[in-house]
Amino acid sequence: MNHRHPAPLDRLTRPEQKARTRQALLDAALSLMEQRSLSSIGLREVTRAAGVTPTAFYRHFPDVDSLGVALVDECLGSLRATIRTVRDGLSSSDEVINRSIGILTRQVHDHREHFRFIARERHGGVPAVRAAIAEQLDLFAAELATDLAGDKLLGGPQFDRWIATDLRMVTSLIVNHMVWTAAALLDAPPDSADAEARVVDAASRQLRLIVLGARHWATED
Amino acid sequence: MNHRHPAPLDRLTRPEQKARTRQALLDAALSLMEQRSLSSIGLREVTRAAGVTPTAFYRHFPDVDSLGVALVDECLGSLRATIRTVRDGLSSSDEVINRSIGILTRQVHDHREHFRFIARERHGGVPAVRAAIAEQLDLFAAELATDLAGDKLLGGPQFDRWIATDLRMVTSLIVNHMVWTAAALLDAPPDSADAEARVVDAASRQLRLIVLGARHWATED
DNA sequence: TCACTCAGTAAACACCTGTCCACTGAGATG
DNA sequence: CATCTCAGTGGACAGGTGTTTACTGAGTGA
Repeated sequence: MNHRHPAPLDRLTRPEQKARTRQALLDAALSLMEQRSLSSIGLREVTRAAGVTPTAFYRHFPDVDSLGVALVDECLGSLRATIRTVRDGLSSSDEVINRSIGILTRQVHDHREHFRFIARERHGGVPAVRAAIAEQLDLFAAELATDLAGDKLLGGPQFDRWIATDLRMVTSLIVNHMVWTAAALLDAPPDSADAEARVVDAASRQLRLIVLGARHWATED
Repeated sequence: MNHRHPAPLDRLTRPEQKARTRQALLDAALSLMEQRSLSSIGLREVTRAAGVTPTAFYRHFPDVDSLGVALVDECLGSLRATIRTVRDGLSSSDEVINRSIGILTRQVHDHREHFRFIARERHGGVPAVRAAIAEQLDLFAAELATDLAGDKLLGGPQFDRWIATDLRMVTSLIVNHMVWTAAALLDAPPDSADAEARVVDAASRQLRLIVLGARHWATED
């Protein structure tokens, strides 16, 4: 037996409880941001939606902007992990493109609020949040670049012979296209499956066009 | 001679004066939005920066959101006119791509606040503003499509033989790339010409890759 | 068991917000 | 000239804001 207090049954341990209300604050802010932007939501508003006192907020974040930075980590950090695991399971084929868009669509459906937040605050009014998002997206582009150089994907273009700047050029284009596609999916009315299908179709064609351009890139210059 | 009052010399006519303060409100809001987002700036804040009474605001707009919609028209409406005149003066050549990026860079320098506003509010917290921006960007894509189909530009791809949906697919990609490039230029520090040069270089390559993909598009499918 | 830590509470603070109201006075009209 | 219009004024209203200060009381460790 452990001489510490045994695992609590219905009562929560202290760091557990703290993490719980912290998460409640994050969730509350995220749901408030479905309609409005981060810099317009107030500290009191968040705490009210989370069911705690305004002053309790300061136990977790110094201000709302810092909460925003934490939200970026939650949203894009988890997404990055997901993508990494998914990408490892993919075979190299031309269908990777359609599959990628499909996976993105599914992710947007499952984590609608997360993507809304990223799209909204990417160029939003809070510098710290903008910087955090830019940093994460840069990581996306960098990881995609190493994957492409390792010929894990897309088979067609010989990315391993590309110079680094060109590789980053195309991966950042792809990442930006991903973000834009997510935003387009969010703008499409959720009730109309037809509108969403058109967005998905257009996005697939665009991504295919990009890859097609990459396939013929080496022959130029 | 006109029996109406003659043209006022130093005194302003009434609709002139009204248009003047309206413009002051628009400018004030725009300059406030360099640091913050539309939904976070207050009515009083705008009027204070414009040098008028809070209640005077209602003579021009019912609320701040409506002012935002008017701002969209001011920003993208004028830009659309500018682009149209510029595009007519361009010869069809491969240098059109670099020239386009150059023109965009210049426009961003000259109307920094306008582009910031568009990038910030494109997916921002005000639905009416989002809709207005989406509408304008759609017009951009449509006009670019007709220009490409009329083989005014880019010479290479035979856009006149493309089906409409594929044409819009590629023009919307280009327009989105344009917006993203503008945002990247704004994020780059204004004092470092080197950082800006890198953004411009990457954007040019990306646009070239897109056109390259379009050039080989017809051979597929 | 007992003292301690610290997440969350409660009240009060000065300040800012959007909107209503009656009012003024310069430009327009006949 | 007298009259009307209406952009902009100034004050007041109720209500919300971020932050401070002193406090409570459940989880914790020796």
